[in-house]
Amino acid sequence: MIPPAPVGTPAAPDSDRCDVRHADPTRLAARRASLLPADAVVSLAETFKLLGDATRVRILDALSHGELCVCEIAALVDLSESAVSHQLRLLRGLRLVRPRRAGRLAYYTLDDQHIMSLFQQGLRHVQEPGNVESTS
Amino acid sequence: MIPPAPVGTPAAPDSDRCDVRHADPTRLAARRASLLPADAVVSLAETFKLLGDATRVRILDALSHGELCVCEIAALVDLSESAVSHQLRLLRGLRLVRPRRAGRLAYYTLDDQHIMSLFQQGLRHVQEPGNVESTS
DNA sequence: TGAACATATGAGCAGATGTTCATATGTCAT
DNA sequence: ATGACATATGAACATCTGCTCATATGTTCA
Repeated sequence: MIPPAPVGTPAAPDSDRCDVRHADPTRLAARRASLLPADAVVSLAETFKLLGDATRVRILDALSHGELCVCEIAALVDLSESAVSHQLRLLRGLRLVRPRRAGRLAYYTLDDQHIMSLFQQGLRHVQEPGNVESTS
Repeated sequence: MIPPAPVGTPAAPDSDRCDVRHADPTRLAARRASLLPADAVVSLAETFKLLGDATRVRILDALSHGELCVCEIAALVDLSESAVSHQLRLLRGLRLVRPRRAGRLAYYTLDDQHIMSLFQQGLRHVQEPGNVESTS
């Protein structure tokens, strides 16, 4: 994994790199202590990653006004029912949606109200002046 | 792109699919009208996608306590400065961070306070009982 | 000026992601 | 039971992503 030690590097015993030169280590140590724990970071990233796809955003947005069955969602987001089902599986995995079976239909609902707050907050960022593609 | 029209489908004139059968079209039409506009969906997804990576979450988290130069960030997230620089470029692209040059150093700051609200909100979801991997 | 340094960026590559296709499971109507 | 239907899922495949390596740009100091 590790490439053949770069020539001319006389065994630096520090795990860090440039901070030992121009920054004071104490500052970094303090910063390091206030970082989010690793598992929180991973969970957070997993959640955001799931929201980071236009198809899934559309699905969640569609569900925000009430439950829908799979084929209704497929019609609304204009995608195959198979593709939608795959995405719903992912969303189910992180408990963002919840199914309710009614005969052969499966109605899905948002399972967490936080998600809509997240959307609102996200839209607020997007609509911030200057944060859109069409920056003049 | 479109596969050879499925045999036995007698020219359905509807753009939808199964809703014309078991759901009333009016309901779907209403839903369709209340969907987010396409560009909002895309912007939203782009933003969340950027937040959907553990490395970038760590970078933003590190910056949440104040500005840091590239090599300090690299030290904190334990990654090469090149990798960090690449990620910072993406974050800059969506105006999530902003650089300040000081000689040969580049200090980065969070450029949008909404981001931290997004993190808080996201953490609230993650910490929801039952939304963690360690579900008993 | 030239060497060391901090950062930026392009190419390349391994691994992840999202869709389609085929097929499986379970439900309803006949 | 049988066929039509709604959904779920696995495999395959093209695309995207994030890292590393090499290299370019711009700064500081001698």
